[in-house]
Amino acid sequence: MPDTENTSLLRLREFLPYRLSVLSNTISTRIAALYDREFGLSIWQWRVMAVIGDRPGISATEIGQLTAMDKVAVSRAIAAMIEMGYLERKTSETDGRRSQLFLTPSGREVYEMIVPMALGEEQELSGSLTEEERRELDRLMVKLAEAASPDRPLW
Amino acid sequence: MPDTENTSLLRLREFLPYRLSVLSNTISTRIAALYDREFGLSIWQWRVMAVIGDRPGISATEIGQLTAMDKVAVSRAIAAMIEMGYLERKTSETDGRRSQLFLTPSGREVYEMIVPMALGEEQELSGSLTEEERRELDRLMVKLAEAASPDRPLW
DNA sequence: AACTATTAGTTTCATATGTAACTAATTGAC
DNA sequence: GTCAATTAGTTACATATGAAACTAATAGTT
Repeated sequence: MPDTENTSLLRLREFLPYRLSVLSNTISTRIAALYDREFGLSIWQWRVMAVIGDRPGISATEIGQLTAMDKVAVSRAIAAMIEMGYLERKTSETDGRRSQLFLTPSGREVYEMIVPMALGEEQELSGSLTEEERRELDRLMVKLAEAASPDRPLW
Repeated sequence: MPDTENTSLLRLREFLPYRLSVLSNTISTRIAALYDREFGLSIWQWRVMAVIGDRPGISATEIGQLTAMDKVAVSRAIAAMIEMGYLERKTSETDGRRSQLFLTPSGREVYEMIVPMALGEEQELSGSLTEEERRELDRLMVKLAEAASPDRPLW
């Protein structure tokens, strides 16, 4: 399938939003398959677990803010992991609407196993870049994020 | 919500796959809203249209290869745009399974309107980078894409 | 030519996801 | 204290999506 004779103004494969999307989906799909296979967790569930492991007692709303997930997705991920026995929910004593979330021992076990895998995955990925390239990528992504949503800073 | 006291090994917000995903989703959602509002096209439909506008007569399978969409998604996008009167399908004379896809005049009209918008969107985005930064980003994305799927080259 | 394997594309079905409506608790105004 | 407005989180519903089964055509083997 040759494409050298192409003179159109818009070539999808050179189009930044498209390329970012394909790259991100490729990576996410790969990681999702790994977590699902090993632990039966979706990528959303894993993200929620990652945040709770990092900040025990956090609320659902805060998780949503930290992960850029919407509150329905957070709620479902939490419900599923409580069902699986990985999470525990307490109602905040100072605010009865708020829940405080914690890993159960079994949840923490999964968390401790999955963290090195996640880091390994990232290593495989960003290990293909030099230290300087990583810093540069970081910088470029921040610039893009700002250009994409000038209003609310993402990071 | 302070996060300076955080000592965990894995901080989601510094995790490359996660950051790429958030960035890409932010951009895609924004663009999707634009195309939907202006033309009633989903982002998948628009991608299919972009490829057909660029390569009239292309088949559904080839579109899938070029856009990294799966064949079901391609099939549905095509069906919807035929329904809308934007696409036309002929059966290949040399292979009765294969379809050949073309923009109708009305489809081409939309295409001609949407291309500058798409380029404008990209301009807004990658216009936040210098020429050199764009080249660098390009290079880094290619490296990441290779690291993410060493087997089949994406670009 | 007949028979199997492969390919293009569609349909079906089960699951995932987002929007909006909802419940319950809290806050603030009076 | 009471009532409207806000906030946390869940549920319901409608749509999107992906995997697998399916149909139709072609290619390859004998």
